[in-house]
Amino acid sequence: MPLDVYDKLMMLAKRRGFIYPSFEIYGGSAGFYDYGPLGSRLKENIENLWRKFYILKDNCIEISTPTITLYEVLKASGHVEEFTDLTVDCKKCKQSFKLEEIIKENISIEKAIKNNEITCPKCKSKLKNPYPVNLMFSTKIGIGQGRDAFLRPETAQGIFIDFHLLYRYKREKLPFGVIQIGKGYRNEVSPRQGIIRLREFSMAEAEIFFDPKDKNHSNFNSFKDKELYLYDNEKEKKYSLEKAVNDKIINNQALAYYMYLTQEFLISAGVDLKKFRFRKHAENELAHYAEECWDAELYSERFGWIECVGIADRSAYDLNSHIKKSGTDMYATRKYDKPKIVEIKKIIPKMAELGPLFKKKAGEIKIILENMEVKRLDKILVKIDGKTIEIPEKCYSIVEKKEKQTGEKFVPHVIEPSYGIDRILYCILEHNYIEKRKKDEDYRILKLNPIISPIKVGVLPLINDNRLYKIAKEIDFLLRDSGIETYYDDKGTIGRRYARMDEVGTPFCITVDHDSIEDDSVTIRYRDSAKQDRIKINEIKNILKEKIMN
RNA sequence: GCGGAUAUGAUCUAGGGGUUAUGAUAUUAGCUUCCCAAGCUAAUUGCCCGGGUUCAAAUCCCGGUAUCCGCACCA
Repeated sequence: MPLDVYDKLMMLAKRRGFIYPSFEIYGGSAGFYDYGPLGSRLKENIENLWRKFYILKDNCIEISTPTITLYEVLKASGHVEEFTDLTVDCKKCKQSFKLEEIIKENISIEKAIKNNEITCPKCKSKLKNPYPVNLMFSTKIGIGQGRDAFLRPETAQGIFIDFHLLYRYKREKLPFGVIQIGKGYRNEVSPRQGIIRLREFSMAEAEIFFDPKDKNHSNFNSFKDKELYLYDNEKEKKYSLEKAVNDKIINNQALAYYMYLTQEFLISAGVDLKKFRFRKHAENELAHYAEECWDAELYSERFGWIECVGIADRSAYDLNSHIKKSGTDMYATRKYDKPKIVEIKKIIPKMAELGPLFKKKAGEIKIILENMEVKRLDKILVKIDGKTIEIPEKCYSIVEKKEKQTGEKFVPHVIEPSYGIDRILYCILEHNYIEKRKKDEDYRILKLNPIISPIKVGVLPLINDNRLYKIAKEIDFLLRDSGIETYYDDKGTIGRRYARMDEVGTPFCITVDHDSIEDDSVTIRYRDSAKQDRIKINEIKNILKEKIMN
């Protein structure tokens, strides 16, 4: 079988220090890869380019929170329920089921397994060997009776649970965006696609907090005529931001704007526009927290369209959950022009009654009651852990009073662009991998955008001559000293050295020859065209800086 | 997780129950070389892991791991 691009690329990546399989000397483990010297630089360059888009262009703030996350956080966010389920396969119907959905009521999962009482809801045959689909890695904080925790499946929760602090930091004004770049962990059932599906992976996430009544974006008008590459599950089509929002293809300005920002980022990072598109999630595809979601997909020859960025409208889901579970005030305020005097009815919980009746859940119920709008005076219903409970009348009293209100409280909505850095990195490599024949030999070039190339310039003395070495080494030091990554190489023929640089995506080479001794000039050679120019040594730095920034 | 296939230096590969495991590429050192993987000389690196059969296993058998292809799962 001939090698495909993936094979060739992964071979190159391993040989030249981009990507290595992790733990290889002990047999390796699926879903883990090391970034080698060049891979680490490339990844960091991609992340820093991303920061430019979010911190500089969009004025977001960045935070950094632990990867080990307390059980309670992920319980509140819904991840505990959503990520751990016993699953069982029916060989006849070739379908999988979540165990808790198909066993009879009143029978515990343990009992059902023990007594072999699991039946397929379709064909009624007995099912065996349930296995847990637990996508979170669990751990404990502290020894002995430690607290339960998980390695985070996304960086987003770290941002949500700091919302009240960040809202104050931003002087209580919406909208604002918070970003975090870091590792996330998912114990994938079967990671078999190299760096595309990792168990430990890097993500860059932004959470933009909005007033739900105003999901417009201040940058929208500047870009409203720009075009987005959309795909409606049938065909690809270009829409301007404005038209997409007006035609309700995209729900709001903010979502459309962040899609545009994503598109721009990916293009500057070196993604091939022909292998790029946005696809809207169908209703049944949406994650448990999402209201609307667009994926930026990148095309790979082996894997087809890969979801590399998800831009989701998470509405108020997460903040609501954390308000409810933690009792923290995570509301934002919409100020009135003039303060209002209003008569309000408020529920005052009677804890003396609530406590004995509901025990552990009483605290949570108290918070819900206090924040409840009292409309009619019939029943007070509270939804907790998915069940609706009626609160008896003796547990609360209702008071009417006048209050001066300066504004109204609301839970902000969140738009979340979430980027899989490793997937993007792979696609960039694949999109920029060029293979040619040169003198009957395979010739490989990585046409990486200079801004993300791990090495910006190769510094090469043309031939074996100490005078040339000396000049080349001075240039090499000068460039590194001014922040340009270089690679000095004086071994072998010049052609071989150019080839080596081309293969790892170095966009420029500076070659020092005998004329350099006489007139302080060198050759600059361009990777993509193999063309050369003659430039002065004292111009190198500025010329390179300019070319790298473009 | 289930079924099938595969596993030899960094890469591609030949071979194969018994002395020193093949070739190419790459890499390193030297010679040569004034602009695109040239040439010459030398050097470096290997039978996936564990167990069994055998006087002897890289080779045969079993198990594990990884990779690939289906199925399932997942984003």
